[in-house]
Amino acid sequence: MTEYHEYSLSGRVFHKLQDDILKGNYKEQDELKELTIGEELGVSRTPVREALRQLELEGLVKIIPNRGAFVTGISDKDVADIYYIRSLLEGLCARWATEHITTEQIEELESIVLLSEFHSNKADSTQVVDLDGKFHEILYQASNSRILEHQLSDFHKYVKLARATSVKTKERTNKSIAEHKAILKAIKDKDADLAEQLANEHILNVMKNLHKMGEILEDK
Amino acid sequence: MTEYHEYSLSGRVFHKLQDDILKGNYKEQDELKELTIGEELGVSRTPVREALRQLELEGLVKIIPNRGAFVTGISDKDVADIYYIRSLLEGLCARWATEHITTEQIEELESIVLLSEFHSNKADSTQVVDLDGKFHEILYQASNSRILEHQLSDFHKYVKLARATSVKTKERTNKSIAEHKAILKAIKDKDADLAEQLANEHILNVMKNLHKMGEILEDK
DNA sequence: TAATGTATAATTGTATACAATTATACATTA
DNA sequence: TAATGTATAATTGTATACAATTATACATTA
Repeated sequence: MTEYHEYSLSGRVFHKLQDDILKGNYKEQDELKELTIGEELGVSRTPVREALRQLELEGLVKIIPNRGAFVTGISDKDVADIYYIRSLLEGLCARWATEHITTEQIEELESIVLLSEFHSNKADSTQVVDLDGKFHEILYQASNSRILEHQLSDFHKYVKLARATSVKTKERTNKSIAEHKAILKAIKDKDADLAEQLANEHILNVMKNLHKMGEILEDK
Repeated sequence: MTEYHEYSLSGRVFHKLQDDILKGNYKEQDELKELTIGEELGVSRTPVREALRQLELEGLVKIIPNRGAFVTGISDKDVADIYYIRSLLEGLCARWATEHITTEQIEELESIVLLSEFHSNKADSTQVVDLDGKFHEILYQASNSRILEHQLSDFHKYVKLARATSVKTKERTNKSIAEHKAILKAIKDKDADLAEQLANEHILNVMKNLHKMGEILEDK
């Protein structure tokens, strides 16, 4: 997100721990000791402390004064809640994007949809996932609201990492691309109401698909 | 929010800076020098650094590596955007609260409404503002979603501080209390659709009132 | 045995030292 | 004068020292 995180040690520690927590590499209530983590990553306690303080603000870690930092993690219910919240906010985002989008951004979205259709028939699913992420990021920017953009980027990152395992079926991938196409058309037609509704439903559909995947996985 | 912020130096520095930024005590792009702030608050650089890293995550400060931390602040448009986002999320919150609220929480809300009506005729407006905050906080808890609660608490804190000057008129206060009453009734009646709609409109009304206040203030 | 007390180890909280980077003031040059 | 170079100061980045707090192991007591 912010440049500083790429270059400073504390930023790198932050990202590493965030990824590990969201990917489920820690158990709930695991203790994150400053010295231990520092040794694992080859840094001193200072950058680790700074990272832990940031993770606390994100709600991924709970800090008890003088006692330590403990993993909070993100439950299945949390993920579901985020999808409901996201569906509302992506709707609002599509509405605002309709009002503020630039011709350059529309062109970007069109080329993403095109590329998505091209890659959807190939085996490589990471490409399509990447393009999906880009599609939404551009919409966030087009909303012209740094608050909403910040919020949705955060949520997007969360569900992406927390559910990295949920590979999409080819059927769902194609439907998803068709939904993107419909949202883009509504935005181009300046139909804010429709854009909002379609974006809203799009996220709910993504969530429903996750549920189905979960049930399939549980059945095994 | 979290206990640790009350007791540690870095937590206190974090709160002080957050309050100052939200209250507009800094100008946009003001530089926050670690040593200077440390001297002002009588602490070393370490707690200041930790606080600045947290504020960066909240979006109130922008850190440029090796150069410094600069105030981002929160504009009038940001506040307006937050109200739109909040109106959607408070609606969702009221819906979920309808499904999950406990009898104790209903009783708390009822006593808050009662107290609000009692104090609304008095001169002391801080009481009513406090009760308003409590009403919403209980709804957040009743939603049974730590994600939504966390989100709404943050937004609530933001607009409260950023607009602390906007004193309410007695007319708006009474309408606001009536709206709380209606939301509570819908929740008690288990009418989730109505609760959502009323909570939604309630926040939009609060915002509209702020706009009116702004116009009045600008006219002077 | 179970409960309590106590010394020691482990850990966090904070300040500070040193290195690395950037900003500033001033000199030099065309 | 305007542009560039350079020494110095200011500032951030990181590691570490020391103090304060908490956890642990073990002894003592009823």
